[in-house]
Amino acid sequence: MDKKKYYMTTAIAYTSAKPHIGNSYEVIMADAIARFKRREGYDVFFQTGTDEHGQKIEEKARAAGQDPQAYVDGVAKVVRDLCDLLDISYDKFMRTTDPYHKEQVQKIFKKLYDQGDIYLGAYEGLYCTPCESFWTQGQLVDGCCPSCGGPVTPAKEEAYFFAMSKYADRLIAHIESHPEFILPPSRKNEMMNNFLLPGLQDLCVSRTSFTWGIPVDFAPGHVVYVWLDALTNYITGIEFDAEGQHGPAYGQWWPADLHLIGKDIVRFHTIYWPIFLMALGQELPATVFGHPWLLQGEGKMSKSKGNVIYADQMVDVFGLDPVRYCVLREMPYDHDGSIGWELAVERINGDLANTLGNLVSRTVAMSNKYFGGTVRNPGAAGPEEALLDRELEEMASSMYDKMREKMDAYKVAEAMELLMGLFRRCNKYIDETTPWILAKDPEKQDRLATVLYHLVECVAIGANLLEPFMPRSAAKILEQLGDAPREYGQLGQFGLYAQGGKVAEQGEILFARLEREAVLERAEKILGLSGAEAAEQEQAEAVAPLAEEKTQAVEAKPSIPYGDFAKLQFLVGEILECKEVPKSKKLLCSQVRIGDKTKQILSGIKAYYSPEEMVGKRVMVLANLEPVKMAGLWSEGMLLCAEDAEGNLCLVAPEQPMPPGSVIC
RNA sequence: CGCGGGGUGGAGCAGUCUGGAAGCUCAUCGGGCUCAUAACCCGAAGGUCACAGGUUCAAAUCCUGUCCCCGCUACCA
Repeated sequence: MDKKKYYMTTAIAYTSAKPHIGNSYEVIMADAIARFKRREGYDVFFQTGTDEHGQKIEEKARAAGQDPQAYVDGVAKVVRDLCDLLDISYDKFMRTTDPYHKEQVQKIFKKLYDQGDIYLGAYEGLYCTPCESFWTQGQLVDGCCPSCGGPVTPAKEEAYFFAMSKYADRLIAHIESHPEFILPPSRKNEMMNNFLLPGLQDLCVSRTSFTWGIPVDFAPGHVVYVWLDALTNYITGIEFDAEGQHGPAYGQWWPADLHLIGKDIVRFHTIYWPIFLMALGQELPATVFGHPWLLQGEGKMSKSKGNVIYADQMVDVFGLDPVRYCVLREMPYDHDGSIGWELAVERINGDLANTLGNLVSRTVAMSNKYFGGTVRNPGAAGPEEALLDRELEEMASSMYDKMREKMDAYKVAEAMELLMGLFRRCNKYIDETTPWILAKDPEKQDRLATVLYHLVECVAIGANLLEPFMPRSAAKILEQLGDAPREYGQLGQFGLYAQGGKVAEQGEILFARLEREAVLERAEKILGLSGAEAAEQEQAEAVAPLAEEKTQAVEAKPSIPYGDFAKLQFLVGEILECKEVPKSKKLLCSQVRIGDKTKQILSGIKAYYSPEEMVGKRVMVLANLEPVKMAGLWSEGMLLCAEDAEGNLCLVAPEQPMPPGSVIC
């Protein structure tokens, strides 16, 4: 019989930094799904990997004094090692610096260009040479540069664009006729209302501002936009060929059954990616699931200074399976969950040690104590006892179906909760049947054996279902029970545990109870350590903190020559007017007088300053920053702010009110 | 009026589509048990289901309005 195939991917991790626990959540969830599917009998191909191009990486590499390739090699190894540490059962680890991938991306780009989906266009506008800025007609003041009042001339800079609008109708139709295409459903509305229905803009798919990317082979100086590069890993990883000469894997696996991604990149996966595929004449993936974020718990963890937790740190403290459990368990279906040391202790003590670990322990111990480890089922039960037995049997044998329903909907946390319910029920069953009382009555030995058989069998079924979430613990439980893994198709049958089977003589403690204080202390030490590492790298001298203020870890940047500094023009500016930007939550729009000129500057400080209190302030301005457009308005500089670890902002101002235009040097 | 989600006992959540006695896990208190990892089982206390109106025999659930939180978007230069 042919197995049904299941091709699933995670997003590939961006190699600009080590992934934290929130990033690791994605691969753990994917792994649980992959393992569940495999146990169900699917032929699963699970791909993950790293996204290794882009400006940010180029900069990071330079900052680290490394060649970009060497840099991404290093980070990719870290990412992969972390996956391995977490027991992620990926079938392929894909890297976008892979030669085959690069070659195919170039071919794809060329093909799309040849067939007219990608065209050479330009950022077009009116250029003011002294200000080095583009302006649109509407921004001009009396036909002149709104910044300096000088003349402007038409100019353009070439770039490649993808004609998105061509495919928009087809995509809208697909989304509407395939409700499972974007999950959870709330994400679908977001995409439709924000991007598709208002009309899709053409996407700029090449860059000339940096070089660390896949070159557009027919256009020197251009590199392929990172998303076009990154998204195609889902097909190049399985031997897609732009010219149609696919390897066998492509026919076997494509289209993908699931792209598991974070909710922040739903747009790229549900709009650009399907349109790229349409343009390539390929089928679309069945489902894109935008999972919520795992955040770090706040408030209670006042002791910890660091605000980032890495999966490997948690594994150090708790062990692998407990971490997998906590991460999966804390994450609801469509809104963010949180994780923290204290919460993890609660979960591990309550669910893993008390409910599950202790259940296994008492089950094995009783089997040994009363029957020398031998398990048999005489089927002895009075009328009321039989009812009790049947109820338990039904719960265990229907568990797989119930969990499958949840897993098929990607409700992993709920599936695990169902399973914990079975273990809780078993503990209750022990109290209801009181084996220790039966044991004292020689005539009740058959009944006692029957009760223990029910326990062993239920735990065995549960352990099989636990495997996708906690593979190692599940294996240990089965080992203690003396049972072998079963096909999921068999889990509906109660009573497959062999008559006369033997449990292990001594049950190993599966999950030790944790002391809250000890864990917090340990956590503090770990976070302190990583803070110390950061401090070592730090070259800048520490500013003496005021009493009661927290010391912040500072990530040092490499030193720069004076010439670089001299390029920056810092001046004192006076804020003449300030308004809120209506379309924005964070922005204030200020008119800033700098010497004899006035610049319009947008700043993300609405939460900290009212427009009224801004007026009249003399502040530090970075005056020669390239103008950019935000929320429909141009910003021609930057008001410098100090930002603390919590992200609170405060304007930087000269200590005495110096005249606007004064040079800051 | 940019889009979307949320506000339910101390904490975290389900229930809302398909109105009909407010549920789960944890924490607290009381009891039981002793096979087990001071664990397990039972019971209790604790909520005017954000607020205000409306529909209905009946509203956490449907309608209208208000307040607050969060996410996305907007190149937070």
